[in-house]
Amino acid sequence: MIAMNLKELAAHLNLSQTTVSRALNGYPEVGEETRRRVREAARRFDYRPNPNATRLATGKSHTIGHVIPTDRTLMIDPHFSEFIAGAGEVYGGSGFDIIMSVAGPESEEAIYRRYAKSSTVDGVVVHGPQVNDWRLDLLEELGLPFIVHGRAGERTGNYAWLDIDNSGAFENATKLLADLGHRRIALINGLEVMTFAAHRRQGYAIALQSRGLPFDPALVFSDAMTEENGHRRMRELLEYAVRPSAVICSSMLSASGAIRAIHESGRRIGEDISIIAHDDGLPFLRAEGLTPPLTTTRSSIRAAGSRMAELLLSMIKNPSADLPQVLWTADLVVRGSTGPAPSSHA
Amino acid sequence: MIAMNLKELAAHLNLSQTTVSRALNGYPEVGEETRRRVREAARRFDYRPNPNATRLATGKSHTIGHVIPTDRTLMIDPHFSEFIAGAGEVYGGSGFDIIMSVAGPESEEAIYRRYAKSSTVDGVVVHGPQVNDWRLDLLEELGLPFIVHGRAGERTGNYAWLDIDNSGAFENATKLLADLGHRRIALINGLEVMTFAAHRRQGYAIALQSRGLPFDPALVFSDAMTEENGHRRMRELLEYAVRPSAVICSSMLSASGAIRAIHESGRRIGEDISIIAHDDGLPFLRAEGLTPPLTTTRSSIRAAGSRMAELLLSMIKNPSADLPQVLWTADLVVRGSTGPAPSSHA
DNA sequence: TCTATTTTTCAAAGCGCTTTGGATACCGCA
DNA sequence: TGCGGTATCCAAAGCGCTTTGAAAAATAGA
Repeated sequence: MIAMNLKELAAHLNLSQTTVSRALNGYPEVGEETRRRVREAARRFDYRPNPNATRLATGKSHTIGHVIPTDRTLMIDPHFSEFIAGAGEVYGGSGFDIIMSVAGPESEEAIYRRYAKSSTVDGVVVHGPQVNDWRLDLLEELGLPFIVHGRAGERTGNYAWLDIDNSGAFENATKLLADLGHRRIALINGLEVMTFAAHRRQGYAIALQSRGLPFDPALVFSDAMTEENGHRRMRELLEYAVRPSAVICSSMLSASGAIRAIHESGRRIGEDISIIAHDDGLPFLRAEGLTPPLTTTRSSIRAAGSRMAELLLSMIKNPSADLPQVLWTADLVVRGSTGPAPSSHA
Repeated sequence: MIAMNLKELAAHLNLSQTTVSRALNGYPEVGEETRRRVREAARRFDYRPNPNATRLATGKSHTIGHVIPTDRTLMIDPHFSEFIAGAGEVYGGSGFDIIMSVAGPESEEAIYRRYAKSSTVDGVVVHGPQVNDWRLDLLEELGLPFIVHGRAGERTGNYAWLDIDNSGAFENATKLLADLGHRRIALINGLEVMTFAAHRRQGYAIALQSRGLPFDPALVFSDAMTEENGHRRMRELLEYAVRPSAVICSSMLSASGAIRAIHESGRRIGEDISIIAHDDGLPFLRAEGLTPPLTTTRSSIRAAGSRMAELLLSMIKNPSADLPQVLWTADLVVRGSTGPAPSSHA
């Protein structure tokens, strides 16, 4: 089953390659009847243009690049595949491919330069932006369309991004706890070089202030979001002379560890200790599946992947349009893991 | 910073494109001095051949395809990105790209056919093989080099694969427990349409038989490997009139849920209930990080990714060589979560 | 009826690389 | 001196597609 090419198809139809190509690509300068015939034949012979030839001729690669920083991979890891699953569906539907490069052997910067220079990709998605992220400047310099999943910190420039309102989400979560009477609320955050984590801390601080609660650095941790770190930090918190009665975790992973620590200490969730986690919608660790089900700030990372793919594709299609800047609010879903603060003499 | 192409580079050097191309690609028919000059100039101008042109001219894409079946994605999900992280490093080092297609809009079969027809990829990695997997036949028919992560069930054909000895691993795990005096050992397995899960069940059954223990279907579950399922199944087990005193989980995810259920029931791990999990080395959920640290059958999925990438690349380079068939044994790492069976009147 | 338009179609020139089939120059050796 | 070899290098033909610039055909305007 060797592939048929344009030339052969054109020969079969007694038409020129030009006409066939145009008919297939929807150009206006071709007769209706002819177009029909061409389409029909293409279908019958299952003709598909050789993408490499198309790429060479057009300079468009029909490919989106994703660079996985290998050092930070641990962080974005499980979230990353969820994101791709969402984005991938959109790309696939538009005939785009995803190419994935793992930084490490080749440096992240080198990869972007290669992308740009050899038009390997039409655009890239930037994952895990940090507060001060050089990648955005680089990509801008290279003229490569890009969209950031999240936001860079201070950056003033105009760039495309989709982010969730991390600050608002954690502000709401903190307020919920404060309003339940909790006075010592801990935050088991992700690494605060990442903007999302920095924003969450901000929201947390804002809420504390608005409720007249002190910001106690001893109650705030910033680590990679793993089960183990969640467990370790929760354990530390439980050993404090004056224990927090509530904790907010930046991910279901660290929450899972925190829950384990709470169990081990013989305390009950939602009664002795309240807990809220941010839920990205990881399918293998569902907040609803816990007992009690977890109160969460929720936003589907998969949906973000889909939406960002759409946005990037339209940026590529229409380069002169305004750069999209999308902020999603995260839902605060109250479930059983949050309850009134135990009486203070507990 | 527009890319310099072969023609320009050749002009600069007062050489023909032929010679420059050959010099760069290491062909013998070019003088040493000339080659040096060419290399030097290429470096100076940071020349990089346009991959699309190369692809078109050679028909080789320098790309490996990975198809993510969207329906099964939940399963391979967190493991998948680990795998890619490992494979990606190898690909990157050899100048190969990874392209990823999410099945869904386009069917899985259609994607493979497209891959083959338009030489989009030089080879593919098949993930999550099922006992009876049509993909292998398809790929063989299409003549696309492929390597399977795992094995198909009954398939007699000769194909490339890398798998771990799932049967042996679970046999060892079960024997360990039996030898500690456990008589009722449960298995919280993955979906047994997947070969890895079927093999694990086999190993479990073999061990039971060798130790003269009955195979009780009520002690064996087969579900997607999520935290929630692990929790649910463990809970069920704990409600049995005659409870199992030990359980083996097919993944750290389900183990995590099982542990939660054990905690909730007020039992102690390694004393009241022993637990062993299979550990793929997911960085966000480490067996060593639990308390007590988990006894596991361990094999790094990331290492598998790297090795399989190497194998596939060499298959592509040397298509006539024998197809690699690699079986890794999983380590049985004994830690604190396994202990002697509690006295039977417990 | 004949010219001016508009439609429809085509031949040919790239896109940037590899590769085939010669040239050309250089060497040793008879 | 002349000839077969060998070491270097090159012009040109693809790879399969898009796109430009024109021609041919069909339609309209007068």
